[in-house]
Amino acid sequence: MPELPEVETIRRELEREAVGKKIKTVEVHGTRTVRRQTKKAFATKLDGAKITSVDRKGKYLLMRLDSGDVLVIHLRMSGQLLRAAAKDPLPKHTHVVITFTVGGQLRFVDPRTFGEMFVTSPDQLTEEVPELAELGFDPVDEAVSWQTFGHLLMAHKMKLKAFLMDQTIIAGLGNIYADEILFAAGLRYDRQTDSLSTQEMRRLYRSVVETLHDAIKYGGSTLADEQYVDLNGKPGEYQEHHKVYDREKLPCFRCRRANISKAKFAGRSTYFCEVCQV
DNA sequence: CGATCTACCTGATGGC
DNA sequence: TGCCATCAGGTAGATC
Repeated sequence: MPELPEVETIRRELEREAVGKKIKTVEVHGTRTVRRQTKKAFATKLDGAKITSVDRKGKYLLMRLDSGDVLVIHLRMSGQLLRAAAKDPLPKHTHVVITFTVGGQLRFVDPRTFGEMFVTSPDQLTEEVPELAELGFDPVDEAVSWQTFGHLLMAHKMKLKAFLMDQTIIAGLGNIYADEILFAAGLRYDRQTDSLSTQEMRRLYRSVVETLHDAIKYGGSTLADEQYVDLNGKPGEYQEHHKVYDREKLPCFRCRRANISKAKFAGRSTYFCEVCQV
C-alpha cells in the first residue's frame, strides 16, 4: 500500500505523537510481523526504551531509541500504524501493540501480514537488513542534482517505470506515484532510460520531486479499499488529485481528447495517456 | 546482468 | 446467496 508520501505522512505524525514517549509493554500476536527475531528478543529490546526520533528512508520507518537501538518498520501492502487508547477495542489483524507509560498505544495492524517490524542496533542494521543498505537516494530527504539523476538514467538501461520503481536506484516510489510522475513528465512507462533528451531528463526529475511533495501536502493517497490511513485512522486526500492512477477510460485532464489507458507492466497495472505521454 | 514469474496473505469485487 | 476467478499500494528469491 503505502509509498513514500504515505510513509512520510506517518513519520511526521509519529514525530509529534511518539517521540519522547517511553515504552511500558509490548505485545506481539502471531508469527508473521516479527519474523527476523524472536518475539521475546523484540519485546525485551523495546521494554523501557524511550523513542528519541523517527526517520524514514524510502518506505522504511526507523524509530530511534534511547537505548541506541532502532525499531525498523516496513508496512508493505496493507500495514497500518494506529494510535489508540488502551481501552479502545483491538481491530482484527492487530499484530503488535506497544503501550507507552503515558499517552496510550501504538498498534500495528496488517491484514495481509507482509509488513514487518524488528529491533536492531545501528551497527548490525546493514547486516540484518541488507535491502536497507542497498536503497538508492531518497528524493524527498536527499535531493540530488538533475545531472546526477541524468547519470543514473544513462547508467541503467531499462524501461522508465522499472527505473522509477527500483528501490536500489530511487527509494520510495511505488506503482501509484510512478504512473503519476510519468504523466506529469509527459513520458511513457515503456520508454528506455537512455533514450531521453536532456530536457526530458530534467522534466522527469522535476516531476519526481514535485509529485511527491504535492502528495505529502495532501497526506498521501487512499484508494477505495481505505487500506491506507494515517496514525489517527484518517484517509489521505491526494487520490482526488490523481491524473491517471485508477482513471481507466476517463478523459485525460490535460489533452481532453484521449481516455486514460490501462496496461500491464511487470505484472502491475499501469495507467497513462496515449496522447500526452510519448 | 536483466526480465519475468511466483510466493507471501487476506479481503473486496464482479461474473455466473 | 454462493462459488470462483481476479485484483490490490511491495519485495525477495527463483528461474531462464
